[in-house]
Amino acid sequence: MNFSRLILQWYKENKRLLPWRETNDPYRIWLSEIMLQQTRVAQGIPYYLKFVKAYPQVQDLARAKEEEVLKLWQGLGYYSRARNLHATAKIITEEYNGKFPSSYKELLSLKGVGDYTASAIASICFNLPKAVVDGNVYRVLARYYGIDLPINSREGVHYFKEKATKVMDTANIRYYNQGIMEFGALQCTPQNPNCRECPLQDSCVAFSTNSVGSLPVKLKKNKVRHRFFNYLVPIDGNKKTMLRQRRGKGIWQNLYEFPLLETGKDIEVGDLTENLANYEGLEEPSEVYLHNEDKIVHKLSHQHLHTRFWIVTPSANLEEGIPIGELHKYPVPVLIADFIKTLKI
DNA sequence: AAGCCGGGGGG
DNA sequence: CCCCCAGGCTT
Repeated sequence: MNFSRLILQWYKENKRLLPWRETNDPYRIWLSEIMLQQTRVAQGIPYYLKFVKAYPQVQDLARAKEEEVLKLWQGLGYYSRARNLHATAKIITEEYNGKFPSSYKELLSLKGVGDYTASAIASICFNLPKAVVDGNVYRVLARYYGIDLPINSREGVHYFKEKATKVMDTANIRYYNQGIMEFGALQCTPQNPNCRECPLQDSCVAFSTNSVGSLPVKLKKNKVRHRFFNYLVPIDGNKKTMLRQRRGKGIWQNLYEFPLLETGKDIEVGDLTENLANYEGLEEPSEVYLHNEDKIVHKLSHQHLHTRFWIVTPSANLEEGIPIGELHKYPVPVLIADFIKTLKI
């Protein structure tokens, strides 16, 4: 049996029952594909269910406020996905009359939809012969065909896409694409792949050359940037506090946080009070104290955020304070959400 | 071509 | 501690 036949056969016997496998509705497939970008299936499932319930149709998502969408997305990370999701829902509703386009090219033009996602929707929903190439596919092809081109080099990306297109089963593309990804996720895993019981073992180059552990090849790793965050948490006499929305570039765009003083290194309380003049309403606080003696190090894939939360008692009650009990309504990064949990009302 | 963008799970 | 996850956008 050839490669695609083996994949299809394996998929038929081993596929998981997942919520988005009960439909070919482009809206739901699109929703699942955006959520699963750089995200494990297990982590995405509860979010998918939440979104389908809150927004059964693309028009429902288009009508929502971005803040509401971000709130539902909270904790899933890569928040540009949520912002693009919302923007695309509006485009589909207003310019495509609520109906997803059925061509690869039109799908690719949508915000947040790249080659992988356009191929996935085109093949799963419209049965178009477009090969998906995600992290699973890179790994499976690299091992099975013994390809040592770096998967994140220009040549590698091009070569793997061509190879994937060459070996795909166009007649069963819908199941073949899902099959090769499922095979990578469950059988041909990054660590400890189950080669002993693998139906592709006989024809797998990496297995026969004992190079499963060294494939796929990936170029370098990114360096971690260290940042020092000091959050100023006002709590006035009415138990009200203050949030700000992050704007511009960088992490957590459009999410909320407490007023932030970012510094080049850890600071003392004296350094902090010197800066309070720049924060409206916090100029002459009656008290400032450190909430967490032990610094919190919040780890992102490319940044470590060394974080301290300072409780600031303003000299006057806040003009437009937010009751602490209402903080849960705002979309915030996990770092902030975890802190809010520790606040006693 | 390289950097940036989250959070979580597993070894 | 490391790696990787149903990638895409920006520079």
